[in-house]
Amino acid sequence: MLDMKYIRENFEETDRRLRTRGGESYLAGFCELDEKRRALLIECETLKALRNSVSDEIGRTKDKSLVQDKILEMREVSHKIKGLDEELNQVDDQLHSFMLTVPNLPHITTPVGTSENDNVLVRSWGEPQKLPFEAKAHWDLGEDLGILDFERGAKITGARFTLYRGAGARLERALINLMLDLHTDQHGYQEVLPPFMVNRDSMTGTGQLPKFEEDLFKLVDPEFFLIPTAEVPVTNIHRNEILKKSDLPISYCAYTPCFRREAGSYGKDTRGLIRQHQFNKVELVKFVHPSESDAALETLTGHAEKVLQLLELPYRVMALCSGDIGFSAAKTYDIEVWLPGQSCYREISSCSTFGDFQARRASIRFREDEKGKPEFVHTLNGSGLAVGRTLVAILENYQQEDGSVLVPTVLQPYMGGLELVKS
RNA sequence: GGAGAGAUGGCCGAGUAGGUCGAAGGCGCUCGCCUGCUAAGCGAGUAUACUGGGAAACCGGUAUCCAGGGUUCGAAUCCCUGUCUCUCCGCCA
Repeated sequence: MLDMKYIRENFEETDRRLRTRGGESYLAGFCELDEKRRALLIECETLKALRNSVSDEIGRTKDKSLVQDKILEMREVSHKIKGLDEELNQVDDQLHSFMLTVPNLPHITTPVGTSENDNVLVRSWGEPQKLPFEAKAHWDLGEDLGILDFERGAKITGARFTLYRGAGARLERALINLMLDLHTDQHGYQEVLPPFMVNRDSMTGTGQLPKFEEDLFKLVDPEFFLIPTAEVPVTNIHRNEILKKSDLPISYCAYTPCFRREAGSYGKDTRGLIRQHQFNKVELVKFVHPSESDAALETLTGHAEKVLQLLELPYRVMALCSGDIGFSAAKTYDIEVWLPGQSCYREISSCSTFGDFQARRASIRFREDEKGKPEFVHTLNGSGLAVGRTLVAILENYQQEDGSVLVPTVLQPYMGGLELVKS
């Protein structure tokens, strides 16, 4: 959520920066609603002040017969207050709902642009290798090796669900462990294992709700949502808390499955593991002092990159443009891994800073000093990495001409010493 | 699933025949004093949000004693609903 006071005082600038997300004005009607609310508030609170002082006087008067007229008068006032309160609540709700649908302001360093074509290459690592034979896509490799069973996944549940078997299942688990070990042992994150279902408040806190409910899997009774990313439960760990300055920065990493409806992506990536309704991810989440967030995005992105470097998978880092960043994000780096089977780079991690946008929604604050006013922290997160897509990258990059797949050296200890996956 | 108990400020914990309660007391914390050091002691302060005025320091108003509704001139206190927590029984990994 954006700071309403800031919008009020910097309307033109805010509106202009928001428009870089894609044309439309996100603030139409804000000023009217805001002014209406404050006018009602003043009227209502003035009456309440009157009622409070007169009621106080009534309370102090022992002989109630002396204040009968005041009681009657206050009965009127209370009636009026009730009406105003209702009206005020309505306007408040309207304004609040409105604010929840306004996206974050793009960071000043976020490139302005309208689509992914305007994303900016930041750096690349490793050489996209040319295999000396015709590269297979991972879905063929996986099926031929008997480690990915798409048909049975579909039978058990439906499209975009996959059954992993044998070395495939173990490879997924090995990757999860490698990532968690790296981030906890080398990068200073605390591992957490959060609930995989969350309530509406948590989803609202990080920005998935109210605008993107159709992207989520939902349980009806009780109303819970399956998490689309560990970002949601982990960021909400500190919802409605005031942290100590000395607590910051807080760094968590978490393995969770992620559940996404993928509504609107019919026909896209229908083969293989790229776009699943359920996939595994190791997520990095940081809560930092506002002055640290820009630097923290760089280091967090570096932590995600490190996984690919250890696995020796070529990748590039893209700065997303204003038209391509997510609703809650101020700035995002996508890490894209090279997939020889499809001769393209595919997103394997998305690292974002949210500034105080999520912190304001979820009320996550800290004090600069003991007596200071609470201020909002800045939140960041990034995939470190999407596990299924990492497995895809390994299959495609480490494939041999005979269809077997080498196990990256760093993963071998996690695979019981296995060096080659073959059928 | 059955039975019962509870939810008050950073924490503990008073407060239920409605008014002087934003809320006693204690702990913790901050500042000052005092004190060979430490400890103890003394004094002051110590919630949040919104909002009005002000350049600011600051001053004022409103709301908040789990949440939402109701009764009343007036609710932490009374009534209704919901949520959560705890204990016991049953069931279960």
